[in-house]
Amino acid sequence: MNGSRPAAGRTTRQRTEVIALLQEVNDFLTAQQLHGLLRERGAKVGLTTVYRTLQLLVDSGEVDATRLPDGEQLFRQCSRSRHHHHHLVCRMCGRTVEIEGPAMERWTEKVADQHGYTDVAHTLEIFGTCSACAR
Amino acid sequence: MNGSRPAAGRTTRQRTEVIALLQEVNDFLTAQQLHGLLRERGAKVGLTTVYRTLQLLVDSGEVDATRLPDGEQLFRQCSRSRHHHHHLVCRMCGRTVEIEGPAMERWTEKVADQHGYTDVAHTLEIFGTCSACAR
DNA sequence: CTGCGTGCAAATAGTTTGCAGTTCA
DNA sequence: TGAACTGCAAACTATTTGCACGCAG
Repeated sequence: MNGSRPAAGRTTRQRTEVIALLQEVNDFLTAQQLHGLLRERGAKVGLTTVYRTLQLLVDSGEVDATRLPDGEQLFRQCSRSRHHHHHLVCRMCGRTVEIEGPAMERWTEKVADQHGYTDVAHTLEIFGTCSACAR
Repeated sequence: MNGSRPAAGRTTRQRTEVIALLQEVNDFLTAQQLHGLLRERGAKVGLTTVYRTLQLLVDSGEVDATRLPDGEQLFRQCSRSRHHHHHLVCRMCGRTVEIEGPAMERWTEKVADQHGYTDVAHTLEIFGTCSACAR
Protein backbone atom coordinates (compact mmCIF):
# COMPACT_ATOMS: atom_id res chain seq x y z
CA MET A 1 0.00 0.00 0.00
CA ASN A 2 3.06 2.15 0.26
CA GLY A 3 6.02 1.18 -1.81
CA SER A 4 8.41 3.75 -0.42
CA ARG A 5 11.95 2.60 -0.61
CA PRO A 6 14.52 4.35 -2.79
CA ALA A 7 14.80 7.90 -1.57
CA ALA A 8 18.45 7.20 -0.89
CA GLY A 9 19.98 10.18 -2.61
CA ARG A 10 23.67 10.88 -2.64
CA THR A 11 26.19 9.48 -0.24
CA THR A 12 27.82 12.49 1.33
CA ARG A 13 30.10 12.85 4.30
CA GLN A 14 27.48 14.58 6.41
CA ARG A 15 24.78 12.06 5.65
CA THR A 16 27.14 9.27 6.52
CA GLU A 17 27.96 10.91 9.81
CA VAL A 18 24.37 11.47 10.77
CA ILE A 19 23.49 7.88 10.03
CA ALA A 20 26.56 6.58 11.84
CA LEU A 21 25.68 8.52 14.96
CA LEU A 22 22.11 7.31 14.87
CA GLN A 23 23.32 3.73 14.73
CA GLU A 24 25.68 4.22 17.63
CA VAL A 25 23.30 5.99 19.91
CA ASN A 26 20.37 3.76 19.13
CA ASP A 27 18.14 5.95 21.28
CA PHE A 28 15.81 8.85 20.71
CA LEU A 29 17.43 12.21 20.13
CA THR A 30 16.17 15.58 19.00
CA ALA A 31 17.61 17.06 15.84
CA GLN A 32 19.38 19.64 17.95
CA GLN A 33 20.96 17.09 20.28
CA LEU A 34 22.11 15.14 17.28
CA HIS A 35 23.62 18.22 15.80
CA GLY A 36 25.36 19.03 19.06
CA LEU A 37 26.86 15.55 19.33
CA LEU A 38 28.08 15.67 15.76
CA ARG A 39 29.92 18.91 16.35
CA GLU A 40 31.43 17.57 19.54
CA ARG A 41 32.94 14.66 17.73
CA GLY A 42 34.33 17.03 15.18
CA ALA A 43 31.90 16.40 12.37
CA LYS A 44 31.18 19.61 10.56
CA VAL A 45 27.52 19.34 9.80
CA GLY A 46 25.06 22.17 9.64
CA LEU A 47 21.88 22.04 11.66
CA THR A 48 19.97 22.55 8.45
CA THR A 49 21.51 19.46 6.97
CA VAL A 50 20.72 17.43 10.04
CA TYR A 51 17.08 18.37 9.71
CA ARG A 52 17.05 17.68 6.01
CA THR A 53 18.78 14.34 6.37
CA LEU A 54 16.50 13.26 9.17
CA GLN A 55 13.48 14.21 7.12
CA LEU A 56 14.83 12.12 4.30
CA LEU A 57 15.43 9.13 6.52
CA VAL A 58 11.99 9.35 8.02
CA ASP A 59 10.41 9.50 4.59
CA SER A 60 12.30 6.47 3.41
CA GLY A 61 11.31 4.69 6.60
CA GLU A 62 14.83 4.20 7.86
CA VAL A 63 14.25 6.25 10.94
CA ASP A 64 11.45 6.49 13.47
CA ALA A 65 10.14 9.83 14.63
CA THR A 66 8.04 10.69 17.65
CA ARG A 67 7.40 13.79 19.68
CA LEU A 68 8.09 14.67 23.25
CA PRO A 69 4.97 15.61 25.16
CA ASP A 70 6.59 18.99 24.83
CA GLY A 71 6.30 18.92 21.06
CA GLU A 72 9.87 18.53 19.90
CA GLN A 73 10.64 15.78 17.46
CA LEU A 74 12.65 12.74 18.42
CA PHE A 75 14.44 10.55 15.92
CA ARG A 76 15.77 7.08 16.22
CA GLN A 77 17.22 4.53 13.89
CA CYS A 78 15.19 1.51 14.83
CA SER A 79 12.78 0.48 12.13
CA ARG A 80 15.88 -1.02 10.64
CA SER A 81 14.20 -4.35 10.96
CA ARG A 82 11.25 -2.76 9.31
CA HIS A 83 9.34 -4.17 12.24
CA HIS A 84 6.52 -2.21 13.78
CA HIS A 85 6.88 -1.66 17.50
CA HIS A 86 6.45 0.92 20.25
CA HIS A 87 8.46 2.46 23.03
CA LEU A 88 8.50 2.52 26.77
CA VAL A 89 10.29 5.69 27.75
CA CYS A 90 11.58 6.82 31.12
CA ARG A 91 10.34 10.32 31.68
CA MET A 92 13.35 11.08 33.85
CA CYS A 93 16.38 9.78 32.00
CA GLY A 94 14.88 8.91 28.64
CA ARG A 95 15.95 5.28 28.76
CA THR A 96 13.94 3.48 26.11
CA VAL A 97 12.73 -0.07 25.71
CA GLU A 98 11.24 -1.34 22.49
CA ILE A 99 8.04 -3.26 22.94
CA GLU A 100 5.57 -5.16 20.85
CA GLY A 101 1.98 -6.06 21.35
CA PRO A 102 0.49 -8.06 18.53
CA ALA A 103 -2.78 -8.37 20.40
CA MET A 104 -2.93 -4.63 20.83
CA GLU A 105 -2.13 -4.09 17.18
CA ARG A 106 -4.99 -6.29 16.21
CA TRP A 107 -7.27 -4.56 18.64
CA THR A 108 -6.65 -1.12 17.13
CA GLU A 109 -7.47 -2.44 13.69
CA LYS A 110 -10.58 -4.14 14.89
CA VAL A 111 -11.80 -1.01 16.62
CA ALA A 112 -11.09 1.18 13.64
CA ASP A 113 -12.81 -1.29 11.38
CA GLN A 114 -15.89 -1.42 13.56
CA HIS A 115 -16.23 2.30 13.15
CA GLY A 116 -15.76 2.12 9.43
CA TYR A 117 -12.25 3.57 9.38
CA THR A 118 -9.82 2.22 6.82
CA ASP A 119 -6.13 2.60 6.12
CA VAL A 120 -5.48 2.40 9.85
CA ALA A 121 -2.32 3.50 11.62
CA HIS A 122 -1.61 4.34 15.23
CA THR A 123 0.88 5.83 17.62
CA LEU A 124 1.48 4.55 21.11
CA GLU A 125 4.03 5.67 23.63
CA ILE A 126 4.29 4.49 27.19
CA PHE A 127 5.89 6.78 29.71
CA GLY A 128 7.07 5.78 33.14
CA THR A 129 9.88 6.12 35.63
CA CYS A 130 12.54 3.47 35.25
CA SER A 131 13.83 1.55 38.23
CA ALA A 132 17.11 3.48 38.32
CA CYS A 133 15.37 6.84 38.46
CA ALA A 134 12.70 5.71 40.87
CA ARG A 135 15.24 5.10 43.61
CA MET B 1 -1.64 9.98 43.34
CA ASN B 2 -2.80 13.14 41.78
CA GLY B 3 -5.70 14.89 43.39
CA SER B 4 -5.95 17.65 40.84
CA ARG B 5 -9.30 19.25 40.79
CA PRO B 6 -9.65 22.86 41.94
CA ALA B 7 -7.48 25.01 39.71
CA ALA B 8 -10.66 26.76 38.68
CA GLY B 9 -9.57 30.33 39.13
CA ARG B 10 -11.83 33.25 38.38
CA THR B 11 -14.93 33.11 36.26
CA THR B 12 -14.42 35.67 33.56
CA ARG B 13 -16.30 36.34 30.39
CA GLN B 14 -13.50 35.07 28.17
CA ARG B 15 -13.02 31.87 30.12
CA THR B 16 -16.71 31.21 30.00
CA GLU B 17 -16.72 31.69 26.26
CA VAL B 18 -13.79 29.38 25.68
CA ILE B 19 -15.36 26.65 27.77
CA ALA B 20 -18.75 27.13 26.13
CA LEU B 21 -17.25 26.76 22.68
CA LEU B 22 -15.36 23.66 23.69
CA GLN B 23 -18.55 22.06 24.93
CA GLU B 24 -20.40 22.90 21.76
CA VAL B 25 -17.78 21.75 19.35
CA ASN B 26 -16.91 18.62 21.25
CA ASP B 27 -14.13 17.88 18.83
CA PHE B 28 -10.42 18.54 18.64
CA LEU B 29 -9.37 22.06 17.75
CA THR B 30 -6.09 23.91 17.76
CA ALA B 31 -5.78 26.95 19.98
CA GLN B 32 -5.73 29.10 16.88
CA GLN B 33 -8.88 27.59 15.40
CA LEU B 34 -10.60 28.09 18.70
CA HIS B 35 -9.52 31.67 18.78
CA GLY B 36 -10.76 32.18 15.24
CA LEU B 37 -14.17 30.71 16.00
CA LEU B 38 -14.51 32.83 19.09
CA ARG B 39 -13.87 36.00 17.14
CA GLU B 40 -16.32 34.95 14.45
CA ARG B 41 -19.08 34.61 16.93
CA GLY B 42 -18.26 38.03 18.27
CA ALA B 43 -16.46 37.01 21.42
CA LYS B 44 -13.59 39.36 22.07
CA VAL B 45 -10.90 37.07 23.37
CA GLY B 46 -7.20 37.46 22.86
CA LEU B 47 -5.17 34.60 21.48
CA THR B 48 -2.96 34.84 24.54
CA THR B 49 -5.93 34.29 26.78
CA VAL B 50 -7.08 31.31 24.78
CA TYR B 51 -3.70 29.70 25.24
CA ARG B 52 -3.61 30.53 28.92
CA THR B 53 -7.12 29.25 29.52
CA LEU B 54 -6.47 26.06 27.62
CA GLN B 55 -3.31 25.47 29.60
CA LEU B 56 -5.31 25.94 32.76
CA LEU B 57 -8.00 23.53 31.69
CA VAL B 58 -5.47 20.92 30.70
CA ASP B 59 -3.73 21.20 34.05
CA SER B 60 -6.95 20.81 35.94
CA GLY B 61 -7.80 17.84 33.76
CA GLU B 62 -10.94 19.35 32.29
CA VAL B 63 -9.57 19.26 28.79
CA ASP B 64 -7.67 16.70 26.75
CA ALA B 65 -4.67 17.71 24.69
CA THR B 66 -2.95 15.86 21.87
CA ARG B 67 -0.76 16.82 18.97
CA LEU B 68 -1.20 16.59 15.27
CA PRO B 69 1.49 14.52 13.61
CA ASP B 70 2.50 17.96 12.48
CA GLY B 71 3.19 19.07 16.04
CA GLU B 72 0.44 21.55 16.78
CA GLN B 73 -1.57 21.06 19.91
CA LEU B 74 -5.17 19.95 19.80
CA PHE B 75 -7.60 20.51 22.63
CA ARG B 76 -10.91 18.93 23.41
CA GLN B 77 -13.33 18.97 26.26
CA CYS B 78 -13.88 15.30 26.76
CA SER B 79 -12.40 14.02 29.97
CA ARG B 80 -15.55 15.56 31.36
CA SER B 81 -16.43 12.14 32.61
CA ARG B 82 -12.97 12.00 34.06
CA HIS B 83 -12.75 8.74 32.22
CA HIS B 84 -9.56 7.68 30.51
CA HIS B 85 -9.98 6.90 26.83
CA HIS B 86 -8.38 7.33 23.43
CA HIS B 87 -9.31 8.61 20.01
CA LEU B 88 -9.85 7.28 16.57
CA VAL B 89 -9.30 10.20 14.24
CA CYS B 90 -10.04 10.51 10.54
CA ARG B 91 -6.93 11.82 8.88
CA MET B 92 -9.02 13.46 6.19
CA CYS B 93 -11.85 15.28 7.93
CA GLY B 94 -10.80 14.98 11.55
CA ARG B 95 -13.96 13.20 12.66
CA THR B 96 -13.22 11.68 16.04
CA VAL B 97 -14.54 8.68 17.90
CA GLU B 98 -13.77 8.07 21.55
CA ILE B 99 -12.65 4.56 22.29
CA GLU B 100 -11.72 2.48 25.28
CA GLY B 101 -9.65 -0.61 25.68
CA PRO B 102 -9.42 -1.88 29.23
CA ALA B 103 -7.40 -4.87 28.09
CA MET B 104 -4.96 -2.61 26.31
CA GLU B 105 -4.69 -0.38 29.37
CA ARG B 106 -3.81 -3.35 31.50
CA TRP B 107 -1.34 -4.52 28.93
CA THR B 108 0.61 -1.26 28.94
CA GLU B 109 0.87 -1.38 32.70
CA LYS B 110 1.96 -4.95 32.69
CA VAL B 111 4.64 -4.30 30.11
CA ALA B 112 5.93 -1.26 31.92
CA ASP B 113 5.95 -3.17 35.17
CA GLN B 114 7.88 -6.05 33.67
CA HIS B 115 10.58 -3.64 32.70
CA GLY B 116 10.64 -2.04 36.11
CA TYR B 117 8.95 1.18 35.11
CA THR B 118 6.61 2.80 37.59
CA ASP B 119 4.18 5.69 37.55
CA VAL B 120 3.04 4.59 34.12
CA ALA B 121 1.12 6.66 31.64
CA HIS B 122 0.60 6.33 27.93
CA THR B 123 -0.67 8.02 24.82
CA LEU B 124 -2.43 6.24 22.00
CA GLU B 125 -4.00 7.69 18.91
CA ILE B 126 -5.46 5.74 16.06
CA PHE B 127 -5.58 7.36 12.65
CA GLY B 128 -7.60 6.16 9.72
CA THR B 129 -9.87 7.28 6.92
CA CYS B 130 -13.52 7.36 7.91
CA SER B 131 -16.18 5.80 5.70
CA ALA B 132 -17.38 9.14 4.44
CA CYS B 133 -13.95 10.23 3.30
CA ALA B 134 -13.05 6.82 1.89
CA ARG B 135 -15.77 7.06 -0.74
C1' DC C 1 30.29 18.77 -16.23
C1' DT C 2 25.85 19.45 -13.71
C1' DG C 3 22.66 18.94 -10.65
C1' DC C 4 22.02 17.35 -5.82
C1' DG C 5 23.59 18.58 -1.36
C1' DT C 6 25.35 22.00 2.02
C1' DG C 7 25.31 25.79 5.21
C1' DC C 8 24.53 30.42 6.52
C1' DA C 9 21.26 33.70 7.52
C1' DA C 10 16.69 35.10 7.34
C1' DA C 11 11.89 33.66 7.48
C1' DT C 12 8.01 30.91 9.65
C1' DA C 13 4.75 29.18 12.90
C1' DG C 14 3.13 28.04 17.10
C1' DT C 15 3.36 29.29 21.71
C1' DT C 16 5.02 32.05 25.75
C1' DT C 17 6.12 36.18 28.42
C1' DG C 18 6.56 41.26 30.01
C1' DC C 19 3.82 44.73 31.43
C1' DA C 20 0.15 48.15 31.91
C1' DG C 21 -4.61 48.48 32.15
C1' DT C 22 -9.15 45.97 33.61
C1' DT C 23 -12.20 43.23 36.32
C1' DC C 24 -13.91 39.76 39.55
C1' DA C 25 -14.62 38.58 44.39
C1' DT D 1 -9.53 47.30 47.31
C1' DG D 2 -6.25 44.24 45.28
C1' DA D 3 -4.99 40.08 43.41
C1' DA D 4 -6.21 37.63 39.30
C1' DC D 5 -7.03 38.20 34.49
C1' DT D 6 -6.56 40.22 29.91
C1' DG D 7 -4.38 41.61 25.65
C1' DC D 8 -0.93 43.69 22.87
C1' DA D 9 3.51 43.41 21.31
C1' DA D 10 7.88 41.53 21.72
C1' DA D 11 10.43 37.27 22.72
C1' DC D 12 11.30 32.37 22.05
C1' DT D 13 11.84 27.86 20.15
C1' DA D 14 11.93 24.45 16.89
C1' DT D 15 11.99 23.93 12.15
C1' DT D 16 12.04 25.56 7.23
C1' DT D 17 13.52 28.13 3.20
C1' DG D 18 16.33 31.31 -0.10
C1' DC D 19 20.42 31.37 -2.23
C1' DA D 20 25.33 30.98 -3.60
C1' DC D 21 28.80 27.67 -3.49
C1' DG D 22 30.85 22.80 -3.41
C1' DC D 23 31.13 18.04 -4.36
C1' DA D 24 29.34 13.37 -5.89
C1' DG D 25 28.43 10.76 -9.93
